[in-house]
Amino acid sequence: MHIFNKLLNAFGPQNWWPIKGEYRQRKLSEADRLEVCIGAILTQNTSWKNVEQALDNLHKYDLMDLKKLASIDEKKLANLIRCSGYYRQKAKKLKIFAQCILESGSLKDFFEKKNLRDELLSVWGIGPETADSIMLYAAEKPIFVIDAYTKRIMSRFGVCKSDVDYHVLQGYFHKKLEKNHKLFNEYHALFVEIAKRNCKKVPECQTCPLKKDCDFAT
DNA sequence: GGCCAGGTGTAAA
DNA sequence: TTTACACATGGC
Repeated sequence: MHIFNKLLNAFGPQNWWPIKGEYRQRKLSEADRLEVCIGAILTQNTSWKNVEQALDNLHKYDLMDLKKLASIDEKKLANLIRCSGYYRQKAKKLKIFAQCILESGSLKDFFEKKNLRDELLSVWGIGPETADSIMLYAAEKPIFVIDAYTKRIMSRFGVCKSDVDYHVLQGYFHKKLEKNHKLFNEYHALFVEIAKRNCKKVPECQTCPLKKDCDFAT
């Protein structure tokens, strides 16, 4: 059995971004997509728990809106997202992002651009992981997101070193997997889940084809 | 009190 | 091209 199915059987669907638990039930709205983009920036090197409160604040002050984000005072914005850490930098990033999207018209227009990934990477504050998170979870393009968890897990499986180059590991997934954004979404979430647990507790892991190369059970 | 969390930009070697 | 460092709060 493919390791993806093993993980899926063991942990069940994770229902990650955009809206927990609702992902399969409806098409994403523009507001959903914007929230994903904002979350992707706020969660840079920060636990999701810290980000949730910041997102709540943005909702509370009706700031889940490109024009409002683009025009709000940067210090006010920083204060509202303080709990997500690096708050001065992230306030600046959110404003630059919003202004940049507005130059294209709407999020929808921006997502239709030819070289979307390069466009995203050219925005100050958006690096490979944030760009790919936006591509996969907001624009629903089949791009595999590599993060600290993914690197850790794959290095424990013996596929790569823990400091593997982002695009090298991404290339590995793109080569091995069918290019399907729902699969990439779920797969990445499952990896994070397994990284947070002790692999020994998962019966399926005992027959995992990668087990002999995996020191995760020790 | 120390370490880490769904990274990125900048500067210097 | 690689490495070091700043950015910053909250949870355990």
